[in-house]
Amino acid sequence: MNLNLFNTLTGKVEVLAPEPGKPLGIYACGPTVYDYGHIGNFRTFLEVDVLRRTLKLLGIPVRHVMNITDVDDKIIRNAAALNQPIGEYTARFEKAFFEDLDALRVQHPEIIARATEHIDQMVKLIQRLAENGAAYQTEDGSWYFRLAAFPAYGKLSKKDLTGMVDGARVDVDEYEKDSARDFALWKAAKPGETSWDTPIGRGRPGWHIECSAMSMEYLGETFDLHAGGEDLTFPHHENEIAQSESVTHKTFARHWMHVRFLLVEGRKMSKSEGNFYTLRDLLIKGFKASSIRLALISVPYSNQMNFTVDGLIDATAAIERLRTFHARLVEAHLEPGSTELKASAEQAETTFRAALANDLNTAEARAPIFELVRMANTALDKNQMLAGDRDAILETLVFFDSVFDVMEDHDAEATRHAIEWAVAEGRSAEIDPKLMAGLSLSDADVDNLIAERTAAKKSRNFARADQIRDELAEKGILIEDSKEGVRWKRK
RNA sequence: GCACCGGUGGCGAAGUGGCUAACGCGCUGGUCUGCAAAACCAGUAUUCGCGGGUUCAAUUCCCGCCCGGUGCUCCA
Repeated sequence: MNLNLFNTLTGKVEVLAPEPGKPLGIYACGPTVYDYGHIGNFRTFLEVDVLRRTLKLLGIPVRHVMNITDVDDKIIRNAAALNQPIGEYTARFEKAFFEDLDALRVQHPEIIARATEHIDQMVKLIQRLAENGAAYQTEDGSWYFRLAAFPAYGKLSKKDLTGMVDGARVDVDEYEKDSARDFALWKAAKPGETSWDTPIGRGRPGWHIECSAMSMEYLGETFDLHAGGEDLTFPHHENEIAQSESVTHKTFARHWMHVRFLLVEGRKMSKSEGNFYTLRDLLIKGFKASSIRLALISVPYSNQMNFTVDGLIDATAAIERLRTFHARLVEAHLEPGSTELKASAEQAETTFRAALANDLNTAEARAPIFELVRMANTALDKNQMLAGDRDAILETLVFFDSVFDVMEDHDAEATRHAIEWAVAEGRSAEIDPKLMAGLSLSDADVDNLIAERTAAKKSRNFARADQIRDELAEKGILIEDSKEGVRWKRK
């Protein structure tokens, strides 16, 4: 099955397919590692994760490159304030970034490319641009891209620059540029700032050049897909196209995918609005990593989504439904054979795949899975499910989870890491007290208490049994009695 | 100001020129249960921001208005 994906460049939904015999090349803009990632950042990485998992589901091999921007103005400023080398400063946030990705079960790209490790490639690109007359050096030693050298500028963001007049917003720092809209390729070293000694002078790279240099390094001069947040369309991606195509005279990326922004509680996320969340903020407040993952990916990437605490609670309930069902299904004692439920499971899988193949419509993809859960629960209630049905349903769930990845419970681990981090950072006061109470009880402790409750129930000592259940509930542990025995879960 | 995107039940959110407008959460009633939980059943939008238009037929296409969001140089 083909993946149909909206292409920002053409404004149409088009088939995304690799060249015969080659993996599909993806370059996705990664983080600037100057702070902890917020949920807006992670929405983008999560949606790209949905993309790569869907490609795999459809049998399309992937070569996915992500950059790490580990040198820029903010990094230099913040590292200087702490009196640290920038490498030491960025290492901390890069590590945190990958811990967060792991908590959210975002698969790692095949290739991680750090800007500071590709200075040579960037310098060579700037040299080639200079040879073409598309780059020029100013008196202070900085290099700029000459927009006038690239008439197609604006084709991605659909901007017509002919009506834009120079001079309106000239940065005082950049008075030497030929045109106010020319952008920096290379920034001349300022005293005390991190810099590299290169054939084009001492300095550091501008922001856009790293993505051109590193995508070409790992994916070639033309590649299949470039992805990122919608804010990057202009100027970042537009500038990448200008730089790259001015050198190669070939199409840079054939397909462009942009993830829409999210709102938080109906408003733009911002620190001043008080609705700015890092992943870690949410984890230590007691929200589960899986809930955050499901909430963020359940709205298709192409739609603006409203991230809310209520939405997180909803996602938690939805995941509980799936996990409870899965446990019930696995435990059930079934006779051999199969019923029409088997065909329903196969149909659900087909619908699931088709929805994802249709521009990654995750909302539509979820629906047949939940419908299947309801049908299967009904059959289990009526004792009408057979072993062959179960096999088919489990298979469908495997495909579902190969993209959604919320069935298995890894949440306690992610939460524990976040708590350890908060303690180490001196932010213990922000940790939800119930979370701490729950963690004080080990799985073995819970099992022991449940055994005691079962014994109490057997001797019809319901008062004691209910007391144990209430005690556990206070620590966020819920008990479910079933035919197959007692199940429990951490809320 | 200019450009683009969106407004669907209590909430979130798909979708379609014409079958009962998915799915999740919530709520109400019932079944089951020692009581719960889980699960199931039934109910929960005669209607898709407002006003026009096109059409045999519009929530779906067109126009206007109102509201929300985003972009307009380094923010995913």
